[in-house]
Amino acid sequence: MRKGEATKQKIIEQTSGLFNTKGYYTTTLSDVMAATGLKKGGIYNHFSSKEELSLEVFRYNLTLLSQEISRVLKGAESCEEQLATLITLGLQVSQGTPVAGGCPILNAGVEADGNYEPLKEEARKAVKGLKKRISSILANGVASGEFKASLKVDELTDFFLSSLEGAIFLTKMEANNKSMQSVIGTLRDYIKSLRNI
Amino acid sequence: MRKGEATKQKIIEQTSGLFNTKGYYTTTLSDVMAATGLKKGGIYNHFSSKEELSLEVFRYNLTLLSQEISRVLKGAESCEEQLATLITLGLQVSQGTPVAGGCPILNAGVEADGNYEPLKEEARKAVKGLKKRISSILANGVASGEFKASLKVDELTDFFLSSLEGAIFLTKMEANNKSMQSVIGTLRDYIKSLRNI
DNA sequence: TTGCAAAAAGACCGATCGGTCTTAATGCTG
DNA sequence: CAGCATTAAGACCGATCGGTCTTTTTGCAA
Repeated sequence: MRKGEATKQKIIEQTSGLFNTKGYYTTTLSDVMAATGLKKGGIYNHFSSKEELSLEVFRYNLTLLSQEISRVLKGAESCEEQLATLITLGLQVSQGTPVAGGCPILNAGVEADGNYEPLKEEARKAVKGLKKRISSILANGVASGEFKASLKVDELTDFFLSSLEGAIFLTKMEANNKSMQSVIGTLRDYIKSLRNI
Repeated sequence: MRKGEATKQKIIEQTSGLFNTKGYYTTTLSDVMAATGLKKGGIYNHFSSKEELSLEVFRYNLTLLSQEISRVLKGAESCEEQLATLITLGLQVSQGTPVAGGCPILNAGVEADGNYEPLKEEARKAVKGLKKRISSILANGVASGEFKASLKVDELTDFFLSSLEGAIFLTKMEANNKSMQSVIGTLRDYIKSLRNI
């Protein structure tokens, strides 16, 4: 049983970037076989279906993202710094860190829409989680007096996340980081304007 | 030849929402047959491959979007109004107007990435086109003195488009328009701050 | 109305899909 | 090191994929 669990984890890790790049629905078992070096028997010994595998890979990619968020947030002190840190993370994500292919939530969410309800539901929950992290930073900033009391937390959370996900998408479309840099700059300035006097 | 052209156009129109909802790569010929009521012979008589059909459908959906943009922009006088109009269009798009499934550029761009290079190239060009429309509004506003001269046109264009596409994505993930409404409100306020005194 | 060309039908094709199952190899344990 | 359980291999399966081609139907024009 020991080796089995290790192999299962290895399959997930070795196909993490593959699913996020080529698509959770579109990636085939042949792709998985090529990426892992295993044959069907070795894969189906650990997963009951391709759908199960793709969902587990998505969850894995999500934890990679979540851990990265936690990691970078630790280095930030003020709420403004925390938000600036998240913005910078957007650039990292669009460049393939922590997972190749960009934001897994964006990729899975768009791809699953109208195609693959269980995955879309996972993406939905992930959006909720991201929003919670952002809104709690904003709420903390308001509570501590760092941000204006008039700041509308929920509204700003949506705006913040939209800008970042949109920038990640535009960066995916272009060969350079220009759009991302624009959003980073504009969003940083905007956040400054939220300071309490 | 007369009837042939009409049928071809009909196929494109009848599968417009299908491709944009289920995916340009993922939609199968069986889906197309079901949506049009035609059999394979009737479809391949007008298109040489599924790839060609999906590309033509994407271009069609793009012209629907482009025409809608032109239509709503006509009703706006000032540059600020034009931008506000575009923002509102984002809500329409996420609600399935002019094409079911949301923004075709977002859908095709994400789906085609790592999967379907010709379609990604089309999406790339579409992003370029959208940016041009937005930046020309901003540039006009600066030239006429309506907007601050210090306004950075290209940077703001990226920011504007990112926010909108991101909001369309978030709206796709949620059952309601809350995120879109947040972005509409925040972006409108932000645009007001661009006024020349 | 007849005849020809365009259009649509649908049988057919090989390839590949996800998935199963038997067999062989491997690894752990007594 | 013997034996059993886990793990991986790979042949095999039906379904479906995109695409082709022959046949039938349809529509237009002389």
